[in-house]
Amino acid sequence: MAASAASILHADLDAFYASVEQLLDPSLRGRPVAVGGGVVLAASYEAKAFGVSAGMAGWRARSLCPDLVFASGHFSEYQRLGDEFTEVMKDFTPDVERISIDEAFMDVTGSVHLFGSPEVIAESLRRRVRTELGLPVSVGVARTKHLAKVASQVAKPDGLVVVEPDRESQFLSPLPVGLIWGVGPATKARLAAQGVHTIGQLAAIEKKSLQAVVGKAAGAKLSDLASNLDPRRVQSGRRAVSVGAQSAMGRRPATVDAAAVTVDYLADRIATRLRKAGRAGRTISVRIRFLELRSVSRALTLRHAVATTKAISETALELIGVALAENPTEREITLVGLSVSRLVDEPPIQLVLPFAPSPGRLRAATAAEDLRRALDDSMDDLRRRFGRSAVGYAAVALGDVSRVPDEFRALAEHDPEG
DNA sequence: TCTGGGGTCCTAGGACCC
DNA sequence: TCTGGGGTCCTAGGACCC
Repeated sequence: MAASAASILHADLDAFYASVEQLLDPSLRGRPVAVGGGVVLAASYEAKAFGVSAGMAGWRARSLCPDLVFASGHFSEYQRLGDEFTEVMKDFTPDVERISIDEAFMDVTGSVHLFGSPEVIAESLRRRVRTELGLPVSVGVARTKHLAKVASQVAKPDGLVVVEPDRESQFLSPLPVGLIWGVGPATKARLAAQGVHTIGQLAAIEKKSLQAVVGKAAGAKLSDLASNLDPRRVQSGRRAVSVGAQSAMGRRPATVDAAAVTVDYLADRIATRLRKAGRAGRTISVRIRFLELRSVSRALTLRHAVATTKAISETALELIGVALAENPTEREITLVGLSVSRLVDEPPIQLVLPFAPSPGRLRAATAAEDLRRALDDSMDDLRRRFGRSAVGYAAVALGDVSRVPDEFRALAEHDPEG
């Protein structure tokens, strides 16, 4: 059940990475700025005015905006300011749900007697983020998460929009369907084919006929959102469902050997994060991208959850072998991705149980995993004390297989309590 | 000269069990 | 004597989000 008053806030830092660059280097203020190089990771509003947007190839952005300044990413500053942003919100309520580094929901139902109305809280939040962090932030205030999110998008840049409960339909009706969370290019095209362009038009359609167009679950969700039925609550401390990593590799021959160094690197990153979070996973998935963006995936669910680098990399390499054998006409690969899911919590200390009542092979396997775990734990410890590059598996330490800095990768991690 | 990296959720079909 | 239905788990692929 959603609260009956408009007490959910969605706060979204404006053009976050680009704004940080403008904060750090005053000469960039007022100028079109892009963060990234080969790909635009973020564009300042001055750059957006030229049509530059996140995800765009760098050469294309430059051609749209010849005066575009490319700023090298200050990744650790993004992390720090993103964390501080969350801390400011937590000064108003513990009920904060972080969506990404620059975006979060908060439910201030229990805070109004301390800090004033939701609108007043939103104004205080914006003021504090501006003065203490030096960053512009847009905030939407509404009765549901969906409405608050749409409101913050409408408020951009650097604005505040409050949707009162009696104005919800009026507010949503003229807006394009693309503003709805979950409507991307594919859904938008299907809706457009039905002559549906605004949320008002969407709300007028029967749920059943909508489901026929976009599928059962998506249709039901879309229908509810368009009609202001959104039962989702703000959830602080959500746990990750999967942990993964991927790496674009240029063009490599489609062989297990060519992928092995990258797989070791990715497995090391994933396993380290799992152990740090005290978690382990049963399902190992791999994704391979071939030329022309065709990609395939393979997955295997193990009997026991694992969190060691070796267990993940070995399984991943076997799966890659299968995937390559089943796609013999593909001669080159351009990306390898790994992911571990079906996560479980792990006790902080793993006990080796020599008399565990398991059949021979299984016992041998778990004993081997225990040994690997002991090795990984001591490696984690060395890295904590002497730095990440101090020690590692040979292949991982040798090859500089990643073209993206680890600090950047970390920005996108969704582990709220990681 | 083709777009990086880390995530969530849904669907369809098969295996297997009752 | 070959056919019903439901549930769970798993895999592969796709859409979407930041």
